[in-house]
Amino acid sequence: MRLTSKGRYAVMALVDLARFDNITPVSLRDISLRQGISLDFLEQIFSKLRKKEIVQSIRGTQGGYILNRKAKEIKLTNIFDAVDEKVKTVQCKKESKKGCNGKTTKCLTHNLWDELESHINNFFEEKSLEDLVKDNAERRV
Amino acid sequence: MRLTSKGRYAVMALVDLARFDNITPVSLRDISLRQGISLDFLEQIFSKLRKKEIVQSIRGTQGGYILNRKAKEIKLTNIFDAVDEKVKTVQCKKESKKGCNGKTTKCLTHNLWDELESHINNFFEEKSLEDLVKDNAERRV
DNA sequence: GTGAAACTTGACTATTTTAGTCAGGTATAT
DNA sequence: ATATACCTGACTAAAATAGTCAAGTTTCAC
Ligand code: FES
Ligand code: FES
Repeated sequence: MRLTSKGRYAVMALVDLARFDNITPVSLRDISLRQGISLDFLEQIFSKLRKKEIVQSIRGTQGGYILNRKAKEIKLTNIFDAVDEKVKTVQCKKESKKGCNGKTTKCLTHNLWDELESHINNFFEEKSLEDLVKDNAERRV
Repeated sequence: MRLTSKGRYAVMALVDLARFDNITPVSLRDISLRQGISLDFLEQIFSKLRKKEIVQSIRGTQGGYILNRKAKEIKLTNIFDAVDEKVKTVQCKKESKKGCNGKTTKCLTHNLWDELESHINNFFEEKSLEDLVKDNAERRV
């Protein structure tokens, strides 16, 4: 059970971005240098974040990205959703009434994994980008 | 963020096993047939469970496996640990003071992932095999 | 208006992980 | 004896991951 780099980097980059005034755009090159993330990879990630209206892009020289909503209103769950980092614990299709391994009924553990999934998603729904920035500022003192 | 089959099957097989009297051994072939899991794969999994003393093996005809401890005393965390299904959220090495991406300090999100890891592990520490068997019996009524 | 900075898009690929398979054992109840 | 069932380690196909690469377009600064 691992977290992928895409989700990890998306959050890392957004925390970096959220530390600024949210008026002057921040370039991906800067984030790339500061956080040690490949620029090309960041571009992939921000393309998705923009499509889900989490960030706004400003083109041209001196361009970059700014947040499209208040940091308080961006939850971890929104970020993860945007970059297709999803929690997947069950093997079967959720909607289907069939179980895993081609069974006609849900397996012995289906309910357990479902519970686990909710447990994890709760965590993601509670945390906002603002929380993360604050946590970080405090730790620095 | 996905759960692997190894962990999923380990729990599934143990729930199956725990439903019996714990005196007569249950063969992997039976579990394989009932749960639709490859026999060879199950053998791999049970080898690890045996090494961690979660199950006991009985060889020969009419042989099989029984639990080595009470179902109440087997937590999900023990099972996952036995089959090397581990929750890995951070990218860096935990003990090291260095961060991910070769940084000399922990990254902006390190603490967040650490928190997430604890959150998930809590879930695993609370649930016992007995809970799972009970849950299942109830649902069947 | 021209160059450079920075966003935009989509295809491509090496590496790693997963989810098993396969081939050979050994022990024991009947 | 022999069939059943555990035991072990090596091997592999397929999928997912973590990027790279190439070819743009837009806009600011000068
Ligand atoms: S996980 Fe849903 S049926 Fe097995
Ligand atoms: S996750 Fe530990 S330093 Fe980034």
